[in-house]
Amino acid sequence: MESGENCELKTLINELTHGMESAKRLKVHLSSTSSMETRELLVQKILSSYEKALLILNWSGSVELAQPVGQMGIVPISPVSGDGSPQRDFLDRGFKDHQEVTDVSKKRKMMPRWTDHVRVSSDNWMEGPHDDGYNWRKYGQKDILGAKYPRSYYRCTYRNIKECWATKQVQRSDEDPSVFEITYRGKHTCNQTNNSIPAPASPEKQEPRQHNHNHNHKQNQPSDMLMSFRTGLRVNTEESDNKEMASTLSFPSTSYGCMRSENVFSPSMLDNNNHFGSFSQSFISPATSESNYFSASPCQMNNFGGVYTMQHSESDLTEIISANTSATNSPILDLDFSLDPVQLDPNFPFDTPGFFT
DNA sequence: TTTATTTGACCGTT
DNA sequence: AACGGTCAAATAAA
Repeated sequence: MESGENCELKTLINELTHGMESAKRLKVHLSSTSSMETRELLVQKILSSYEKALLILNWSGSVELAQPVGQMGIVPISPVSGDGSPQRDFLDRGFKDHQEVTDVSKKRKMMPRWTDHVRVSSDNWMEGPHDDGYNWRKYGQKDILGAKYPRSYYRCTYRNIKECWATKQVQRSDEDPSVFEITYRGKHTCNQTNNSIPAPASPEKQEPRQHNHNHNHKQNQPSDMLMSFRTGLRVNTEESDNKEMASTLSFPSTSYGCMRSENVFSPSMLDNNNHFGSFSQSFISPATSESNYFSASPCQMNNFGGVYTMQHSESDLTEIISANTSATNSPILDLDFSLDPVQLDPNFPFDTPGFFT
């Protein structure tokens, strides 16, 4: 993180450039017969670029937010600090020791959190949104006040085995039932160290299990998944605790998943995604590639890549924030360095189409 | 038999 | 007290 300033500057320029290019493209599209979708995509890109640029500016002044709060739990390597006892035990109800309970909830609070908005194509949505490459186990469902659909809670299947504390919540959108808001919390520590977790192609049956999933079967191979759902994926990382969020990235067509540990896609990072929406293990999809709007700035890669890979995570500092799509919001940044190291492969080739929104 | 899901209860936070 | 998140017993599926 050395040349931080330089990097930031480059990244900033990069973002602004992207924004300008997208704007130009949009201009062309406006006078042509392009689809509304294309236009919207471009608009999204423009907004996203500017949001990021703003975030970067903000970020420069808020790095200190990343204070290392000795967290445990998210660290891939040794989740336990000191005592060596499995955290999961703490969670067990049996342990109601105040101290421990407090620690746990604190820990949870500190977990990085980000949200994806996944839209499933009309013909596939019945099958459920997707498979993000991980195996999840449903542990609860709740009706949420004001929401039409219940929210489902999932945790990593390997939680007990590998002490992987990643969880996610799936909430179907009221307005657009074909959209599922998936909020991820914590990072997967299960696959990184060992590859045994592999690519279990377990059919994910997530959220919409309420609907049939007769065909839901195993189409979980990334490639399939990729194809199976098209769409708009929006990510918006948010930090829950203090600052509010922020940026929403949208991906026109994304593929979810594929982040199985070993899948290494290598390559470049999501440029934009990097700091903000990034983490999503999930959306990094190697597969699709069409056009690539991004070119990640090397800087960032180093920067972030480095960070991630390093266990900055240990400190799960802050979480990320993003600016909301609504143009009005001013992005506040609160970077989270605790992104999943694994997932963020600095080299990830982001060729997801429109990845960068 | 093992593993996953359902679902009401419990608990912490607001 | 209400709400959201998690637990865990009961149940279903593999």
